[in-house]
Amino acid sequence: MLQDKGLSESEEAFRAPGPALGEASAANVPEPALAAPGLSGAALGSPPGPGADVAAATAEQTIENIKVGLHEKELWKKFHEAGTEMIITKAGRRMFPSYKVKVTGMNPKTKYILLIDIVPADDHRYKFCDNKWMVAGKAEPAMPGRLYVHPDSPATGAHWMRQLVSFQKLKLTNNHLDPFGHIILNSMHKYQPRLHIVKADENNAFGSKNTAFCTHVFPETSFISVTSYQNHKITQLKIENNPFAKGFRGSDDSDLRVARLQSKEYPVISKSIMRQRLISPQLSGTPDVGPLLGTHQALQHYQHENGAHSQLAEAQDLPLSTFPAQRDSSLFYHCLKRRADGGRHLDLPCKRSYLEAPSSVGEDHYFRSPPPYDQQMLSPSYCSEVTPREACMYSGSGPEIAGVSGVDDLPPPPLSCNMWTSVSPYTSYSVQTMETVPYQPFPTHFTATTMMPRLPTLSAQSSQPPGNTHFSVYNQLSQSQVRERGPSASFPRERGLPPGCERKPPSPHLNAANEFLYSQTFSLSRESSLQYHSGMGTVENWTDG
DNA sequence: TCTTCTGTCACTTTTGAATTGT
DNA sequence: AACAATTCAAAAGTGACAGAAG
Repeated sequence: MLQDKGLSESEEAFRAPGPALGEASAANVPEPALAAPGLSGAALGSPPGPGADVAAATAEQTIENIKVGLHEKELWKKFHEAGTEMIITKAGRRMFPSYKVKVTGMNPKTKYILLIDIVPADDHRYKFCDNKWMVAGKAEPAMPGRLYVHPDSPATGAHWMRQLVSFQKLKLTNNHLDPFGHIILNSMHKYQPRLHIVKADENNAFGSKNTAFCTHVFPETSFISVTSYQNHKITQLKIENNPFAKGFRGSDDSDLRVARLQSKEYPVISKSIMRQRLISPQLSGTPDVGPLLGTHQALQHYQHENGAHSQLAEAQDLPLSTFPAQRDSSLFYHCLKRRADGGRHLDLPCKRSYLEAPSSVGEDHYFRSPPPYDQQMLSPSYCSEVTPREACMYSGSGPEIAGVSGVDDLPPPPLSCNMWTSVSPYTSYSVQTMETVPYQPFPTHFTATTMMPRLPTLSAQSSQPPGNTHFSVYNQLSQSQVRERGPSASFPRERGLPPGCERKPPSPHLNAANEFLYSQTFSLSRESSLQYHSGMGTVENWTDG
């Protein structure tokens, strides 16, 4: 399963210069918390059935013990303090700093899937004026949610813990029709990457009654997506730290470039900017409080050792949720628990509705043309290995491609790209919006699953020190609850790929993870009682649901 | 007019095949 | 013959820039 090359991406990160590793060790990650007492590989590997509950309970303990530390935290902080920007291009652009984590506390023998999604941090659109990021209006409708699954997935806990886990090949795009599976973002919007760890043991994967997973959020990894850099400080940080930008370091020529750039650092303040400031006085670096704060009553928390807080959700009663920014320095684990009917309905206005979104002829054609690999993606029939070093974006169908979809006996598709429909594992803002205002370029069902929630506003990028902590959610999903949602509702069919971009079918693990996350979203989208959960990371804010 | 986006450029690093040496 | 080390070209990634688009 894990070929030598399959480890390469992680190894690359692991071979990173010394200081980076030092920073990683300085992250808020306790020493490895090995398997919980009583945990055994046999229990984790027990097949579903009568023992599923026991296995689930064990998994719950296990997932709780997983700690994740952000690699190059200091570098991330530098960027965060300046207001991280990430270039997005039509072809897709990597993130820098790249997302690398050190994971501990896994059961060495249990298999896990590590994946990342990127969700809106708030519902604002931004503009860079007067050397500051300012709110420029309401956010565009969220782009189709996609997941980036680590190429090594699924792999054992021992593998993940052996070295840094690098997501450096993750790419961001602003191409709504991106066929490569890159994560689609809107320019000039603020986003928050999230790491999900899903237990995917061979014998206790998503087919089991309960599936354990956890989510980790590092506030300092939030960023504003741009098509060209706005803040000269960010440009310089990128040039200084990104080896690929070495060509822009130091020389006379680059000095000239810098001089040119610096004129951009202090732009003339236009009337519109002044008007904007008057309209939005909170914009100038003041942390805007997310509109969803205060729903923490729905959350449960448990005191965790060393001041951290761990939250365990009850199986079958836990939606994935998004997290607020946190400025505390302590480590928190959040676990969100859905209230029976205490959710909030938030109908956030958008700059334009999906129906108003223009749909070009090209887009129309694109989606109506039968993709050559479309159906192939629907037959995740075998346990394929994820090709090492390949992009690991998954797009396309959901339940259809899941290993539990009942199409397992189909022959493996001759695909090579690991595209997989991404799923927003979190509830959406507004059910009404999702169900009645389809985003035209995508099938309605796709839209319904990809309307992404927005995180409560993260700490202000330029004026607030980055949080020293990250958020985690531990979850225990009821698979039966997932299944009854009906699998057909939602994934978009895979779209066409340019010639030469072959794809490999995602493994059942990955498909299952996708379905699993998707189903969470879907289940929530049908229940207006819960739209969004959030909470500030203080003990006082958390009460039993 | 202004802001944002796109394609292209010159530059770099990365990658992997081919070649050479042991 | 097998393996390791080296070389080199192609591929991929980078920010800058000019012009287009809205």
